[in-house]
Amino acid sequence: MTLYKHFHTKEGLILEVLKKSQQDFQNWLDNKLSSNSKAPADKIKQLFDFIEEWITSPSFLGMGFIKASAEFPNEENPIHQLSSKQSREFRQYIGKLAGEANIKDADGLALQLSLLFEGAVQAEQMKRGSGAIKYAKKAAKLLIDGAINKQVLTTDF
Amino acid sequence: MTLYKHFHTKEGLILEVLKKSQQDFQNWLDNKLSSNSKAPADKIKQLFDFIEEWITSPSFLGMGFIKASAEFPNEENPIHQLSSKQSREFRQYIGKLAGEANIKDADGLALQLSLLFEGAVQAEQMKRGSGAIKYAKKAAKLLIDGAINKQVLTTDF
DNA sequence: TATATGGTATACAGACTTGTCAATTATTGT
DNA sequence: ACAATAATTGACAAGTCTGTATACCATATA
Repeated sequence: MTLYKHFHTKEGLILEVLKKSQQDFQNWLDNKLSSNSKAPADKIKQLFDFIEEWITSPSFLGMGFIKASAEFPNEENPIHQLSSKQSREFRQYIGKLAGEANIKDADGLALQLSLLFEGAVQAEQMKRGSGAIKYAKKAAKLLIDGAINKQVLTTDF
Repeated sequence: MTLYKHFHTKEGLILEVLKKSQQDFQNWLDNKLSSNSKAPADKIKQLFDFIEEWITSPSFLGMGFIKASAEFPNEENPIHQLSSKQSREFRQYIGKLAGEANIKDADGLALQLSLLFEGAVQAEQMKRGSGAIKYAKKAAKLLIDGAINKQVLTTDF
């Protein structure tokens, strides 16, 4: 009854839980990134270190918007739409970091990194302690270095 | 009644559907790879071309084991366990291709490619026509080339 | 202390899920 | 054509899910 008083419907409750947990994650990550490093180019390189910390933490229970979009696969569903929006916003957040690091195809790199991220979360949801994030991190470093080199080359000549 | 006669329980039905669709996918992919190319090093490079063809096909409805593992998150659940096994087997399939292509850390590359793959499928399930697979493909090529160069360097000197 | 506000507990309603049972109807092999 | 086997249908049962209604209890404020 108390739940229904506050959220009215189950869908409303789920939407609020999704919003809250995404805010918490974003705030946590943003805090880590802004307090621990200085140069924009360092931030994007540190991104997967913090993601690893988050995924391997014992309290990790998966990514809200990934679980929700799987449980509500219909694209018309409000929960699915919020999940999709959160996924897009997180990708844009990475894109902003890449842009500040002066990477040429910032959005392209952001999409690739988000694929690694979502893949690693998926792997971890499928098997706790999979270690997939370690390899996602290596791949991310390679992709980031590739994108940075491209940026350096095209601006130097 | 006919369904219950054949599969006894809903869980049994789901397990059979998962097995069948995975077999179909593996057979389709294996056929593509064995008929269209020759050298092992070419096969692994072609992998994401075929995956793109599969994901962008109008009949694509998502990846069974990804959806199932999300819907049955408990690791004790037989459906979850089958999903996990299928994910692992597909990764090993990629690893076999990488091994035949004489890539040094074949399993590591396979894991990275499977992260890109699962991330792209996830993205496509979240938003049909997302185009994520195009960027996954680019990232895959970069990772594969990186792994091949490493193999070349370490065997040449 | 009285009153209002919000939390808790129990019962219930209607729809849906996962099957089961039994009667009827199709299909197949001989 | 006949018998066996399999598929279809509709009724039902037990349990779950989502939500409502109501009565009761705790807390805060005047």
